[in-house]
Amino acid sequence: MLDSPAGLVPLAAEDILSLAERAYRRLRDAIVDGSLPGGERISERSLAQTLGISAQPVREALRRLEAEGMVVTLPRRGTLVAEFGPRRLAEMGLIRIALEGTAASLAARQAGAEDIAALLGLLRAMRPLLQGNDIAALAEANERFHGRIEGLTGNSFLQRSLEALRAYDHFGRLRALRSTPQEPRRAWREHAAILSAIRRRDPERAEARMRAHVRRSLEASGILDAFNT
Amino acid sequence: MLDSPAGLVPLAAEDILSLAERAYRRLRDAIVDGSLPGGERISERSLAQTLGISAQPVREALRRLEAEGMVVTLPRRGTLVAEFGPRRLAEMGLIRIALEGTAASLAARQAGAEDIAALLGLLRAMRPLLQGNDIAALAEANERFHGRIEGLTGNSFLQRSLEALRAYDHFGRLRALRSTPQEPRRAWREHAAILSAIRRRDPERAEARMRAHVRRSLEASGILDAFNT
DNA sequence: GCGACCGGACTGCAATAGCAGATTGCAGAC
DNA sequence: GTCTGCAATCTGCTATTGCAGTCCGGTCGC
Repeated sequence: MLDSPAGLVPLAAEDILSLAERAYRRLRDAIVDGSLPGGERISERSLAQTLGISAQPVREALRRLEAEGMVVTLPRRGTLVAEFGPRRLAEMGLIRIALEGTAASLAARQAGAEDIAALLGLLRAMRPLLQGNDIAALAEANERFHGRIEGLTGNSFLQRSLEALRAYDHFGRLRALRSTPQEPRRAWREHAAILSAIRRRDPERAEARMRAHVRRSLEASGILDAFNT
Repeated sequence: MLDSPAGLVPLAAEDILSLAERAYRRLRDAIVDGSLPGGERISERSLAQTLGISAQPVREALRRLEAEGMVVTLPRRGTLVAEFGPRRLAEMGLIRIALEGTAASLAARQAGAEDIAALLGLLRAMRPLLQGNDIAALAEANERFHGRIEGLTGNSFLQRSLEALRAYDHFGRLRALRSTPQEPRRAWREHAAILSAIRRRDPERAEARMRAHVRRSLEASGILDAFNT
């Protein structure tokens, strides 16, 4: 075997995304940020044309979006962007509370020492951000922390579901962090508490704390108002 | 409008399922019952041939199964049936506990009077089954009850996810009902308790009771043993 | 004028063909 | 015997074409 030249690292498979995957992300983002408003009719063919690809990957992306509730297609008639009002967003929020809780529980059950070290590192890295007010950086660090926890469950179904759910309140989260100046610190403390439960291998506590954290965060951004909780 | 001859009922949209949908169910069932064992390599082409359809719907079915964690595909290399040992089944069980709980919570929030009446009807219909020991009928009534609750959340994401999860422990549930003679009565009482919470529009209680019910049911069938709960 | 009808222009769905990575095995060089 | 490189043959992925429902607008019969 060749001894590999320094600085040459194996290619990540994530660099090359399929057209279907890229179409999916593009569409999801467009729906989330409102450039594809609810009720908008979209056809596989025309979409394919505007994206410069064939209809098949577009179709694949649409089916996936349909499974995630962002699009609804009436057979042989057309597919349109789903309308999700505050009610729908609140529903998705409740689902996210539940799934993030389960993720935390699983993480507490099967986290290795190095996983916990990595989480600690992420938590520490968030600390300096509390001083400034770079909301975008905070949000990203936030998502990285949650994403890491979900990742170490090793459950692809859970990960995929949560990724889809996150799209729903991506903007709500920014709002939450901005809403009150003490929100970032509060979130940080809650993250620390969750991590300590994971560290102690305490699934029940980790789940409860995660649920409380996500719920409170959603409430802070007003997403759960539709259920006047 | 023509007055329709007696016994002639409008066609249900479910009669005409797309090939992709049929392929999906076929494959899912085959995986669940073990005729497609874990690790088995499956190729779009050969599968299409054996099913007598083209590769496109097969591919669609596979992508969906992948999203549900029953299949894993390595890009440009192949796709194979996922191995899910007891651990994986237990994980899915935990997720199901969470989602069924959320479904019950949502149901309690937005159930109409007629929905509750329908649930009461289902519950009453299950009662005589407690006398006999037709396990299959009991299981079906069981699923109908749960399915109705999920249905009246009106959340397609939730419904679809739960349908996928149910496939995982379909057989485990039969085992649970058979395991102990008192299990069906116990399940019935728990169902009644859940329904009463929904009826009183008490989301928290409905969620808690549903979670406890599903958890206990999963424990009875040994699915959660992998986490020595 | 009014309603049934019919043809074109959509739609999602499926079939077919071909592309480019990935694997395997064999032939040849050393 | 071991390694290298090529080629056949897999794979998933994408493009193209065509099919069959569905909708819509004009037209014909009354």
